[in-house]
Formats: sequence, structure tokens, C-alpha cells
Amino acid sequence: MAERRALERYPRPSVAVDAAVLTLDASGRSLLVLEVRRAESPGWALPGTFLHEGETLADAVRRALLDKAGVEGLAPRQLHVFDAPGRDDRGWVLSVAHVAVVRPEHLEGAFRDRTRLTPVDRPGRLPWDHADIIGLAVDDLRERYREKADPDGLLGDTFTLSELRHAHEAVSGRRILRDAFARGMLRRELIESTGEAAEGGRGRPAEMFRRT
Amino acid sequence: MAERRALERYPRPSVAVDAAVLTLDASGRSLLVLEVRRAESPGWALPGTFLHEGETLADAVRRALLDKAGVEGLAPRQLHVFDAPGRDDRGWVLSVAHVAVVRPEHLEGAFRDRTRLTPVDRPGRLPWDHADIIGLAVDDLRERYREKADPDGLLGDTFTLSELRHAHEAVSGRRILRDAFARGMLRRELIESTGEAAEGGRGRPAEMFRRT
DNA sequence: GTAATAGTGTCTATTAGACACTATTCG
DNA sequence: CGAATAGTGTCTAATAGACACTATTAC
Repeated sequence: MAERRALERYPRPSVAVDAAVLTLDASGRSLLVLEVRRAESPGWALPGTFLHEGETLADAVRRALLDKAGVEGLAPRQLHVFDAPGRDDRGWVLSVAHVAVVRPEHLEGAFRDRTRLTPVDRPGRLPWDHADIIGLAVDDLRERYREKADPDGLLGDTFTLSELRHAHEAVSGRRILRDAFARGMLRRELIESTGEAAEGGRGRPAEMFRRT
Repeated sequence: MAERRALERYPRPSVAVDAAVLTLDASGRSLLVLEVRRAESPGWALPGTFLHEGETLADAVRRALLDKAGVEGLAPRQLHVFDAPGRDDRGWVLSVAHVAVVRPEHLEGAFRDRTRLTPVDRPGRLPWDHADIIGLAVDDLRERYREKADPDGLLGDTFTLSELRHAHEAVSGRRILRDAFARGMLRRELIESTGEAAEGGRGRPAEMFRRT
């Protein structure tokens, strides 16, 4: 194929993917980001890999997370392509940043010795553009959570209004009023009651809700 | 450099850029997208090119627009990477979609015989993912215009409230109330009066405003 | 004058924010 | 019982939507 050969005469970049995988801490009130041990050098980084032929970017992100962190079942979304020439001293490398969200329970099977969770607002020292990626990831979630009830599933299918509000507070980084939040969610019909009651709390049992 | 050689042993994709360049029609009430004649085959497409080594994606978009449409001075923003294997029969090609906005006056120097402007809501038949790119471009503008006064400069530095409202109507695709729009813009201090008055209209001359 | 466009006063319905009160559970 | 958490009634301030009226120009 002549056209194909013509394309291949020009230099092409390597394409990498990196992902900020966000989850909630044990209190359900703070956002954490998953970091993995670097292979080449000491320290931590966001999970990433190089794109293989015949693979989508989302597939590459899923492969990186399975191989490097032992985490499955993510739905990564693209955020941005980092393209500065010279950003990677290994050569011409573009990196496509992604965000993905997991429930904390879903990280229980992760490789404990090779992964750690860091609060998004107190990031460690990360290589390349990884600190920027976390910022973009949080901004992306902030936009998505503004008009919907936990659209990315930090919580399970059912939850109390307090759990939902704490998740939204973690994402937005601001305090949210208890009564205005509950009324807003119900008025806009973003959630509906399951009829069940929560168990194990200290005070009056909360009603359980699901997304509509 | 051993690492560099290691990277180059794996297949790498060609990386293309495509841009939806949006502007206003003569009435200032409809969004148009710039299309260029295809080089390889008859018909029209969004302007695009292949990324060269040592160049950023935004630079590649600017080069494509200068070469193919004769348009300068754009600030393209990334929208999405189209990555489906097999989307381009010339080989393994990723395409990074961009959006850019220009004032209509700025297109006067464009190559007339090689370019045309099409309403975004009545797109022609376009190759690859170009119809999707226009949709993403309009969605991106819609989000950006929700909280600001013409942030991307469809209008010049000064404008009347009617011009601004028509631009926002073109972007949002909805009718906007004259009085609520004016009060909202002024209350939120997104614009301020220049003290000047518009010329050439039919009725009472409008006040000119600028972005704050 | 009329037609056209711009600017603004005012009423109402909706909503967020604030506060307070009641409800239900544990220990 | 008190402590803790959940749910809701109600007041107020801010805001969008709707309508109407006035203002200023061209003709």
C-alpha cells in the first residue's frame, strides 16, 4: 500500500498513557489518588504504559492498571495530551492523561507492596506532568459532580444522603449544607429512596437512596 | 542512548491533528465551521495535518490552518484523541481533535477557493470523525460560554449587549432573554461599559461594553 | 409622527442558605 | 436519660423569568 508506506517515512512519536485513579479514603470524606512504584528508578508515579498497536488508549490504561496495580474494571476518560517536545528524555513521547474512579472496596485486591494512596490535596513528588494530571482529574470530577449524584461511582449503587454529601464534598473541596444538598438532590430527581434503612450508624438510621 | 533505542524498537502510531474552527455568520447569530477542500479526494474536511517532530499539537494545528486555509493567529484547544484501531485505512493513525475560535473579520484573508463555512447545525458529509469533532467543539464552547462573556472572542474587544447575547445564543443554541441576560452579565461583573455608544443601528444607539 | 432597538422598573416563582425543631437510634 | 445522626418546616435573600414602560435613534 503506497499510502501506508508514505506515512511511515516520517518520524512518529511514542505514545504513552498515564492515569489518575481516584477513590475515597476510609472516612468517605477525602479523595485519594493511586500511585505505583516506579520500575526504572526509586519513587512513585501514576500508573502508565506505552500504547501498543491495535489497542485503544483506554485499553492501554486498563492494561497498565492490571499489570502495575492489580486493579480491574475501570472506565478511564481522556483528559489531555502532554506534548511538549523534550518533556521526556527517553525521546519523543506524547502522553495522554486519563482519569478513572474506583470504589475503595475495589482496591482491596491491589498489589499492596507496589501501590499506595495519597490525598489529592497533599501530593508527593511525582515525575513528568503527573502532578498536573491529578489537578486535571479533580477538575474533571468537579465538573461532572456538579449536576449529578456521584456519576462516576465513588459509592456503590445505594448510599445514604450523608455518604453522598461527603463524596461530593471530597470532590468539590468545599463544605456543602446538609439540608440544601438533600433537597437539591431530591428536587432535581437525581436520586430516589430505596425504602431501605442504613444499618450500623450511631444515631437515627438513614434512608438508603439510589441514582435515578 | 540505550533507552531511546529501546523505545524505538516498538511500533509507533502516526499522530494527526484536526481542528474545528468556529466563527459567526454575518448576522452574528449562527455558528459556522471552517472546512477545507480535501487534497487526496473530492469533497471537504476539517483542516488537519500530521504532527511533526519537535512541534506541539497546537503548533501543528496552526501550521495546518496557515497552509490549508491561510488563517493565522489561532489558539487551538485539545478536545479528544480519536484512537479506534482501523479508523484510518492509511495505517495506524491517532487524531487529536481541536477547537479554535476566530472572529469573522479574521477570515477575510482566507483562501476563498479552498475554504468554505458551514453552519454547525447543518453539517455536510465529512470524512473520519469530523462530524463528531464539530459536536465536541460546540459542547466545549457551550461549557466555556456558560459562565463568561464571549471568552473565546467571537466578537472583538468591545460589543453591544445585543451582539454579545446573539453570540451566546449561537453558542448555546437556545433563545436568551434580553433583560435577564443583560442584568446577569452586569451583576456578575463579566462586562463593563466603555462609555461609548454603538453607531449605525436603526433604533436607539446601544452602549458599548468590554470584558472585565 | 411610526418603527425599531435599547435600557430599566417591578412583580412573581424558584432556589440556596440559614436556623431550628422533631425523629430515631445507641449506650 | 444524653449523645449522635437523620429528616423537615420555615424564614430570608438572591435570582431568573416575564411583562411593561420609557428612551433614543432613523425615516
